Amino acid sequence: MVEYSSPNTNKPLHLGHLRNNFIGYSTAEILKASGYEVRKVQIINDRGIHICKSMVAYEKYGNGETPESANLKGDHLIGKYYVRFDQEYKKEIESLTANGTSPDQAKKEAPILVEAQETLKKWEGGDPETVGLWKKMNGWVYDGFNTTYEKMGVDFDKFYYESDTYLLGKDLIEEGIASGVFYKNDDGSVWVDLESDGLDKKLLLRSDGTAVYMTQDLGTADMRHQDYPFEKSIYVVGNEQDYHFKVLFLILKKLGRKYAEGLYHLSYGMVDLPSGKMKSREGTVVDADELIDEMRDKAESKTKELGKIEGFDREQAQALYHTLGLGALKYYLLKVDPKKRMLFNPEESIEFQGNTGPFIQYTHSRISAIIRRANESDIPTDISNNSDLETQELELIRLLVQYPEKIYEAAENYAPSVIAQYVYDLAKEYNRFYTELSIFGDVDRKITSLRVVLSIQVANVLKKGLALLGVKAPERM
RNA sequence: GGCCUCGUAGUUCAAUGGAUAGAAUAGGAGUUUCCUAAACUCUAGAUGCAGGUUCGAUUCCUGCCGAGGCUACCA
Repeated sequence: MVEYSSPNTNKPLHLGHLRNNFIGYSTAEILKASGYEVRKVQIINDRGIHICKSMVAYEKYGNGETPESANLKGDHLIGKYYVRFDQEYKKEIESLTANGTSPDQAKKEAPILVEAQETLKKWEGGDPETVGLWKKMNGWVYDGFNTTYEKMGVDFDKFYYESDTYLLGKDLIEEGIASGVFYKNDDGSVWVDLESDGLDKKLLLRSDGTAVYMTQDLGTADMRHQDYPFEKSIYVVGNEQDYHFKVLFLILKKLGRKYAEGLYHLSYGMVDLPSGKMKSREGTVVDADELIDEMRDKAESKTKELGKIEGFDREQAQALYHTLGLGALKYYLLKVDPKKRMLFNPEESIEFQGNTGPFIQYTHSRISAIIRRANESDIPTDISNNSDLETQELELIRLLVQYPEKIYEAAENYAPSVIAQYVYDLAKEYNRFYTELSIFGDVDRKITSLRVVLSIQVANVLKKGLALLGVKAPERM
């Protein structure tokens, strides 16, 4: 099981989510290719104080606006109100502190925050009006997300929602207390002491009896294992949660869950901007939809400039621009080791030349032209009698046979970057071969056959390798 | 403060203890009567600092310097 994406429903997806989604999707594909039966799931964070913040801001300032009336994708509309909340909140804190309230107190007492907390209580109490608004707003967000997922080319077998799972895990608390793994404080709160494992004490149940994030994740893990009795379960979640997952897995082991051995946190680094970290509340994010559209446009202008797609109708051309723009973006985010933090410079990051998605796609297109020509001229594919191979041919064969072990390596390490590096090396080597040796030119027919067969094999592996990254390989570009 | 990551050409990335530390990009010089020049060739350029382990260290260990993260009865 691979869990990835798992967004909050209070703002649109951004560059960080793109990295998450691409890593998750690709890892799932790589595991499939290495023989696993894979389920892709996500757990949507659709409840909590942050959601209530958007709801409050919408009620106060929304004037009944809808995605249609605002001509905005639903997720962007909600994101607007989330930002608005933060602006108002800051204003209130300022005026409170100006009137002599201490900053700490002001942060707690700002009326708009209090209102959000009340909204959360109403939601938890099942207040029909609050729940109705929540459903309506989340529905808009899901519509927006679905559009983005489709654009990104990712999919899921099952969606989990925190509004369904946030009460889970309490049974596990009882179980843990009974077996002595957890203990209860005088105030009624429940803790686990992991100090003997080099970690801290961790709260699992508040003194008022309500669950926390960890409790919920414990319960969700059990539930998912019942839904799909997995051998391995991969959580694709950012590295700021390293500690959380360390604790989660350890607790599950202590509770004697056998499946805990197969749990893995695929921890990936943040995507930084030259200006530093992205902060959605402050609006300093690279929006996923905008970025994809920008890349598409860039692919369009580049393609038109080169003028190589004569005969394409409008639909084919549009599909190609999307394939190329998205290919550039995916490859860019996947070629880096997932564990590492990476820098995204909007001005110059994503190119179509050099070690890029389009370079590999271009190589595939080049080979496709060769294959078309070979089919027309009826080149035999019998290559049994070749003996003296050129170094460029040997080098290609050497790379081709590595493909299976690269899949294995990528699967072992949950590292799509292994595949990305490999297809790049193969494409680069093929381009050398292509430039330095003639396929149809002044050569023996047997040699032509050999080189055509080699080309076909390279095209196959490039196409399959790119597919593992979620990147399409066009036949012309 | 404690814990966890990470420091490699100007820049963005490679390199599971092994040979001369690879690419791309930016810079310089070239390649198109010939299969797609989104390509190819040549050139110059890097392991934060100080120790240690080892026949051998970008990789393992220690210290320092620098960057980021975690350290909520938030999720």
